[in-house]
Amino acid sequence: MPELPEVETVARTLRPVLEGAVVRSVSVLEKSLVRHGPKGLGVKLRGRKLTAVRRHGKRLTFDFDPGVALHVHLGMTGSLMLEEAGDPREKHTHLVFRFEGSIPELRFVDPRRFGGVWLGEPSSGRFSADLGPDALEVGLREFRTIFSRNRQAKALLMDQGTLAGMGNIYCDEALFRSGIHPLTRGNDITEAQVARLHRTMKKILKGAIAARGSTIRDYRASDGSEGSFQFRHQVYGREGEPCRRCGTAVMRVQIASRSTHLCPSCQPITKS
DNA sequence: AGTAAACTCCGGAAGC
DNA sequence: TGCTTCCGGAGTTTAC
Repeated sequence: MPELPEVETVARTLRPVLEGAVVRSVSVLEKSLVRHGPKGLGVKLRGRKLTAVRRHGKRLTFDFDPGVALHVHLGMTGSLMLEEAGDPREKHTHLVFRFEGSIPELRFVDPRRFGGVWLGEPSSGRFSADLGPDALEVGLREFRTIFSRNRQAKALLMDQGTLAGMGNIYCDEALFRSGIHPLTRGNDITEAQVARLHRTMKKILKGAIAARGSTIRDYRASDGSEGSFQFRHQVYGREGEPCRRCGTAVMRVQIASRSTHLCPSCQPITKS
């Protein structure tokens, strides 16, 4: 669920509250969420100052004062909530971070446990080795290289190692608004269309960030607020409803093993 | 009751 | 042969 706009909203919510905070203690209630093993998480972080909250693609990174970073991946149903120490704990609360002073607790809640955290090296360069360029940062030249491959457009946008941050929702929205069928091969898309997709993708992501993301079911920002971009979806979740551009019924099909929404007349398959 | 769901990793088959 | 792409299963809980 949380894709780039939702993770960015979480980062923006946490930043003013947590930057500068010093860790008092960490509780690991569900060990399987700590990917490198739970041993040492508290020891490693206790007494350290959180200096920055960063995001790359769907990944959040907390930098701590001397040379430690904690990466967080929210998976499908993960959330990071700011709550007072006395507040009742939500079910599926797996990690609790406490800070010095009157700063609220940070709680990692994740019913499906697809998310996780792991310790890493502090900020090294613009992006980490296992992720492609961030979808908001990627330049047109780099984007063209990505789309020079003989692979379905849907798969190219969704592969985090190729391009980081796009998930099912924004992928379908970006392809619709660019008039590209998700099955079209990267190397069958014209230069002009690739440029259009690059422009459209960023515009959608920025619009979604401004709307604080899309709340379909579970997603909430760290202060509990919902997003509103779901009201502006053109195809996602609109199977059978008329296309807002031409009136044709929106279709839902499986592409790259993912449920995919498209308008068959606005998004023709092209082949060169 | 069965199935699908917004994610990622991984192994192996298939394609070029 | 070797690289790229494709597919399905696992991990987990909830809701329709």
